[in-house]
Amino acid sequence: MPELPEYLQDLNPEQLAAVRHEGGNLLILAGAGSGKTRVITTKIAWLVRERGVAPESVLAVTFTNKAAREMRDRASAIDPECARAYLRTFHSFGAWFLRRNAAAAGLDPNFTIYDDDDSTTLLHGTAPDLTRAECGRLASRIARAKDYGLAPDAPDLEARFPDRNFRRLYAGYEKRLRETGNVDFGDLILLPARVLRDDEAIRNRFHQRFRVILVDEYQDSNVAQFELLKVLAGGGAYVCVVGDDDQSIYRFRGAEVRNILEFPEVFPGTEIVRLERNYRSFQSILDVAGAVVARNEGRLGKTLKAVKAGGPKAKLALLADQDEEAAYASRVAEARASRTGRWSDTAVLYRTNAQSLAFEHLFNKRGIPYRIVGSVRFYEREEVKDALAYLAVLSNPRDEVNFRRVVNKPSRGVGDTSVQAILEAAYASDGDLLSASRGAGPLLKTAKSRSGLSAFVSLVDGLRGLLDAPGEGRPLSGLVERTVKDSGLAEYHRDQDEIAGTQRAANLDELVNAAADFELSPAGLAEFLETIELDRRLSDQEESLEAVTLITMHNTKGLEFPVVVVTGLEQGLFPRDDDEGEDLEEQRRLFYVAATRAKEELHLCSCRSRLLRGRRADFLPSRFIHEIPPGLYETLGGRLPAPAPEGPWKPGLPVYHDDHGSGYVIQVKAGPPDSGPLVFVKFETGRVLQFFPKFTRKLEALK
DNA sequence: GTCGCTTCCTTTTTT
DNA sequence: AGGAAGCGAC
Repeated sequence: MPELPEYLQDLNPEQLAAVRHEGGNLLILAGAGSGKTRVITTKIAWLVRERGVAPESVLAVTFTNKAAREMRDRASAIDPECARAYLRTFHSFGAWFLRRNAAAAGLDPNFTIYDDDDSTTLLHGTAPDLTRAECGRLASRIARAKDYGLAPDAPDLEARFPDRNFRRLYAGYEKRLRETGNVDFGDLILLPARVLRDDEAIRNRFHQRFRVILVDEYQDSNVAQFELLKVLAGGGAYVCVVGDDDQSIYRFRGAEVRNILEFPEVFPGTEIVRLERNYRSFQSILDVAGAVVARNEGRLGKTLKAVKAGGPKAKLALLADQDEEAAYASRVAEARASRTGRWSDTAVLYRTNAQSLAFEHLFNKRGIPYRIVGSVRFYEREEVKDALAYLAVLSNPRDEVNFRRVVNKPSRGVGDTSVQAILEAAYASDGDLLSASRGAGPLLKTAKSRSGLSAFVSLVDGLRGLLDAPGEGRPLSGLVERTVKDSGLAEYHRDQDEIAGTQRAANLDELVNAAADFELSPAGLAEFLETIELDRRLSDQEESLEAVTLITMHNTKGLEFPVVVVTGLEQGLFPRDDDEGEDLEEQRRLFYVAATRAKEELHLCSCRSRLLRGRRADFLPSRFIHEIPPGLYETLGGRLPAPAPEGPWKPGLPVYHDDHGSGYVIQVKAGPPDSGPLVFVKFETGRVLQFFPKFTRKLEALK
């Protein structure tokens, strides 16, 4: 038997089989920490080196930019040729496709990408009688519809979105969005799939271009992405997907585990390889994670076995409130850092971004360096979005959302009435808001609005001139700087900073710096805006920072840390009280993901009370804690309170309340002494209220 | 049209 | 707690 090339020698038999598989299609079921990234990157290298596959014909799709970068780095470390393979997120692949085929998709080639907030604004423009909050909820349902591949004219739209008006509002939004020439996130998947289906020439070109398609984190792909994959692979490409049904945590965003289950049917000749050896965690950690996820009914089921047997038991810390929780986390991080000298060994995980606050406060106080992943993003700050909005209008003058945002910011006396008149004029012609603004003088009622608008027009024209001036190799930062200055944003925020003690002007400077790597040209500008929209990190340095990581559980996908502190394990927070069925199972998977990030130490924290939206609320430990066999962890800080007290009041019990109507009990807690149990009821109205049955006659148990 | 005050309502989770 | 909508005064 010939000796294996060096880069294949350390693979276990299953990994090797996955790497060397060819012919039909391949589904890799890869448990947490089983080396799936290694398998994918090695497979790319193997195809290029051993099978003569051109790297350009390999497309590898991931879900996050971080994962895409890591994959590129690791593949090119094996073979530099691999750097020419096409590694991207689904969304950036879609954007790349649409820039090159803008006309076929009915878009402006310099389109910008609307985020959720922009979509809400656009929708608000088409449905002014709804509140902004309602538009926000509606916008997220439209986004969901797109995740499912449902256009406004889809026959089965009502099946999933029964709301009477939904189709009409969705159609109105879509029409307006097409008029702007821009796209939202969902379009980055939907439109490429549509173009490929409808245009034979483009389809053939892409079928010839990509002969191998790899998809990472396949369990979190949605229906639209599955459709895109199918049409991309339709020319006989080799398809290999990697996923873990136990780590599917984006169902709320339209992810479909069925994509895994049905893969072998849709892609005939599929072989399945299972990777069940875990190289990351001690067995003691896998036992805890596995105990919770094992309660789920809808799973393929697999047994993950740790290469590192044994290991210290997980610690369960029962704490008074979020301040004690932060103190506990800081002790864990300090103990670790004093042993290894590395703050970066420790990560603190939480369910919602708002929970980071207590940790930030205390870490600041104790001088513990930390970095927050996600949360309040730089590019979502108001001043930064304003500056970007000017640039977006330069890039695409039909961009209604960003035009609205900046035409009167800082205020120039151009109010709602004037904006409405300009929009109507624009939509009556070609939709170009800048040319509509130039001719809008007679439409405006006051002298102030006329002079304000003309100031805006000459501002934008000046910037446009800079953008269109010929000249190679100048950096885009010059344009961004001029934009920030000439618009008056810089001055406005400098003044505000003095009053409020903020540092918004500095953020604007930062934005100017970020543009230094891009070229001053319309294409360079579009690229800059796209990079920001799809990859919202400020810089690379934050990843290598020597600091404790504060991060949501969702954001930890694909990461690992020697020490992991999972916080907020309280019933009502994680899982939420209204989680049941599939929602509850998704939360168990989220717990599984969180716990399996830990290599050496796993800490679980549960607070008895916590500040929530400005109010103090009492909690019992999460049901997930009760789902772990007590022998698998060590309890610190007191006794585990018993689960909800027994009695006539039990979760699930139907009830009737004189004032609130019918509902059912979702939770029962021990109340203060002599007050009897505290009962949480969810009513048909959707409200959740709590009662002491001992003190009220209005609440009645049915049946 | 703008500014500032009051009230109400909220949020999981993210490309 | 903090932000957004709604309202009244300039």
